[in-house]
Amino acid sequence: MDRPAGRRPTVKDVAKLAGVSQGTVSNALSGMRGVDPVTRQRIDQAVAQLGYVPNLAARRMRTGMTHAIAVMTSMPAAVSAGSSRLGFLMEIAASAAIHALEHNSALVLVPPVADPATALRNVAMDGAIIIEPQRDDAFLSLLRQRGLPTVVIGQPAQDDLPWIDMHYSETAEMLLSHLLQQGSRRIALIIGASQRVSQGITEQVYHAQMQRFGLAPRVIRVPEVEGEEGAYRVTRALLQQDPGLDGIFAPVDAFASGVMRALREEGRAVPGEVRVVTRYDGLRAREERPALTAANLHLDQVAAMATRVLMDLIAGREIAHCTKGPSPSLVIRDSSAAQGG
Amino acid sequence: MDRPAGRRPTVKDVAKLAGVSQGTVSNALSGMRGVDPVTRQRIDQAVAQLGYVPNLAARRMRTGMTHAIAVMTSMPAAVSAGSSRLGFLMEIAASAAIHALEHNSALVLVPPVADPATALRNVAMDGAIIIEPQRDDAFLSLLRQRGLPTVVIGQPAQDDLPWIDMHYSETAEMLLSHLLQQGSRRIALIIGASQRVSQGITEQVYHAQMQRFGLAPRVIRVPEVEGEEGAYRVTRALLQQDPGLDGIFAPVDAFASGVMRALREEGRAVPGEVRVVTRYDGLRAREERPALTAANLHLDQVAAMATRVLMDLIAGREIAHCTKGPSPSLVIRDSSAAQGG
DNA sequence: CGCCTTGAGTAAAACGTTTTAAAGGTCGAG
DNA sequence: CTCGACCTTTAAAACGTTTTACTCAAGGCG
Repeated sequence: MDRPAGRRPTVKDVAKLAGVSQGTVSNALSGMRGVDPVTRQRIDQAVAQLGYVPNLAARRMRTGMTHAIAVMTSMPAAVSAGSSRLGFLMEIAASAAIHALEHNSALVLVPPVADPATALRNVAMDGAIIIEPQRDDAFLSLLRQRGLPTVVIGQPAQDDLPWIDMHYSETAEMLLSHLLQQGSRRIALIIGASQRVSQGITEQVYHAQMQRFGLAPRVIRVPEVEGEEGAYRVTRALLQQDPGLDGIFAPVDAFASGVMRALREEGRAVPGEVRVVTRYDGLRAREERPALTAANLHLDQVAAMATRVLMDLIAGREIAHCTKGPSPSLVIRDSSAAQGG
Repeated sequence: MDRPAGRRPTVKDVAKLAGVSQGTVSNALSGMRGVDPVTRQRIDQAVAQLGYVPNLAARRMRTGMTHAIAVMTSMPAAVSAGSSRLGFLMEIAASAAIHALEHNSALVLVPPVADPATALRNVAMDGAIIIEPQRDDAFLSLLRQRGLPTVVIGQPAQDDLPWIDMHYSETAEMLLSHLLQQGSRRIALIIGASQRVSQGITEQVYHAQMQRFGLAPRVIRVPEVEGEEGAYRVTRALLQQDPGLDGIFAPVDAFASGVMRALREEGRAVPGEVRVVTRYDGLRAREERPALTAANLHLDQVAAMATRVLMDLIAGREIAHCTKGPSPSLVIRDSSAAQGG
């Protein structure tokens, strides 16, 4: 592994040492064209001797393939980020990283930032996984503009992009049914104000359920950027306005944290007086006291599916327009137990 | 934004439309050399009209800069990965992604995999952040071999690499002092069997503390690959062998989970009979019942520092060989309260 | 006026691969 | 023996940037 002083060895060096042309070296290393076994061996030896490592940038430029995919979300930092509470994105990223690697691709992490345009400016990728985009999502329109293969986790608003179905309505039904079954009758829905498909569907399911049981619906919208604090404020107001409230469905986990704080400060027992459920079973749900009942969304499996579909898309293989993700499962915790406790 | 049918517009197209040479376009866009304001405007207009986006691969090949950094760890999956429990790596990755972006770089996530060599084969980067490498770390030697700038989070075993001090001994002292203060006198240390600096230091601190208080040390090593299960097994054996045990320090959180399960199955009350503390305050620590006392390691700040140092290193700026990270803070939870409950 | 400096621009080289077009050789069928 | 088919190999082109070396014009200064 003696390299020629300073410069990294290139294909040309290998070719010279092995006594063949550059093209043959290329074919021996990564090409599919046949190379005589004895020639190949000579090349392998030269590679080993020089410690040759292909220059990825050059290879990528020539082939047009980046061998990287990105994961991104436009969910504002107030609900998705903040040191240790950005579980959703990271759970998906972790799983996607592992599966991308199996397809010889790297995973680059695009954090939720104020300016998506400059964020994507320096990121090279063959395709992207975008998590729960909103209507007119900035990331999404950039991806579309660049013509990059994209897979949506959740459900696309209007686009015809391939997507992984996360079973929004099934999830909402499951959580609401649980509240009802535990005895809640005056149930409020505290939901984000942005135009996300998940929210529209959740709201729809909520109204249907309320109607079916002859209950009065109570929907409160909180701008996502206000995060926990916003939910805290509206919940305090809500409790004073409607003291008989006995159930809260706060799908956004950051909102659920705010809800719990409001309940504590208003002196309401959970689950004794008010039962609370949220959607994503992450750090926030588990750390609350009492811990929150939530849905296990099986994000690792969802991410694995998304990665596979994206790889198929990039490779030009046939793909299903919609892939059914795993069904969510209910994780019952203390925040919704029938009797206090 | 009318592109010339199929092909993505290049610098050449922009140059032709603006009536200048390629070099001038390059200078106008990213170069530092002066360009006449009126020419620049013509170029900007051409860029907008064509919807020109620079080909990153070509730029990277020419400049040799990848504008990407990687985060990796060789911690085996049994303790670091597994759907939602790979907090440590992901907390660092999330923070690093945000800070990397501020330096116009992407963050690529290299998950812990069986074969580091092929993992790194397809990842292009300007430098890497490596988390708590062990002696003869496979990732580390690959990075070294490629001559890539590297920053260590934790403490390097023998290398002269720049590193972020995570205050191993301070952390161990803090947690052990807490156990002692809460009344524990027969304290066991359950630690990984691998050659990690953190483990060596923790063990050292443990022995010193035990000696200072005239207590008998009890160190049990568990191979990291055995994860929770391994810790479970040794703890059950330990409890039968030494029924008077009243404290367990299990720095690896996966081990702590196993410890807790063993205590439950042996019918020991926590914290009544046995107090338990772990190091990393992640999902596992908070999800346990009772929740585990742990240390807040301020990983977001650690990652921010590591990213900054790495960027300095890549840019060839002067860097400190060792950067002090934030001091850990004790997070007291039910697993170590003086009286039960 | 002559000379040097500066600023703006250009044509061409360079980066390190993969791919293309062509060439040489071997082999089997006719 | 000839022709075509096939396999291996090669020289050169191509990918899209940035950088280099150079030209040209304008302006300052002796």
